[in-house]
Amino acid sequence: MPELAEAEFFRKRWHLAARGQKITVVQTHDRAKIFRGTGVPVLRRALTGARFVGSEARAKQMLFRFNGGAWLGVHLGMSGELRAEPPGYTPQKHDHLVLTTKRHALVFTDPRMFGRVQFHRGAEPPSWWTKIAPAILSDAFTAELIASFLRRRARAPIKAVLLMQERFPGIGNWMADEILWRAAIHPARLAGSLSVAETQKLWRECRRVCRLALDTIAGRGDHLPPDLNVNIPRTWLFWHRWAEGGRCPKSCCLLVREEIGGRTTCWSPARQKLTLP
DNA sequence: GTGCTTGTTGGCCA
DNA sequence: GTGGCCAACAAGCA
Repeated sequence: MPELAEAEFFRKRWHLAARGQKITVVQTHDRAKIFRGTGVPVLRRALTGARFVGSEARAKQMLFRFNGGAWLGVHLGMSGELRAEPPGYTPQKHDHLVLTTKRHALVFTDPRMFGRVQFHRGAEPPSWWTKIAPAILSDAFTAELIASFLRRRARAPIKAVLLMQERFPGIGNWMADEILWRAAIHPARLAGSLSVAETQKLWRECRRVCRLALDTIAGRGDHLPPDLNVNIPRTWLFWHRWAEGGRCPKSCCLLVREEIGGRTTCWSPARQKLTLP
């Protein structure tokens, strides 16, 4: 599930529950693959008694900051979720990390275990965090940057290129399809074949979809929607892409699903043409 | 049983 | 060295 906006949703969920609170108990599934490359005993010792002082989401990742220079990084992989449960919560089978405060149990759960928890100690955030590519909504994400990236990846389908985190941090399968649908670009088009106007449109829709997804999924300011997706308008491709017999919300034609760039891809044949007329 | 799944990585090959 | 493709990872669901 988790792409850019979902990561922000889950970050906020922990943040609103735990800011300023002290962690009293740390529970872990020590042998979970989730902790690969991370010393679980070190993490437990450092977080027990630490105060939650801040957090940030970038791309599909989150960074939680605790006093005393302790940093907890979370990537939700394919099936990860963060929840805030009552303090007496009993960890379930797929709950790999539970941080308990006086008011809540912060739960990281992930059945498929493609997610990842990392720990860092130091005055500055860790390099695996700072090396994440410039955000799509930042000033550094320019149309020229995208144009030159598309030239470098000229022989790859544009759908596959949009999934490259080194340039499109936070874009996942559904957001990539949503962007291409709005930009009216067929997902199988080779990146190098896009016109200047199409590249510009792609860049603009990248930013627009990120902004809209963040606002509707994660909410603005301190507001957090009751659940993911509840505010997503029916006019987005999102709701129709998996449905059997799903129709394009703009053209009403039947949507097509096919594997492109190694991922199931959905598009509207009426809007997104492989060859120009 | 089969065939999917909103992600990432490493190995292979041109 | 660079870029593109694909299997593998693991569990649940229809």
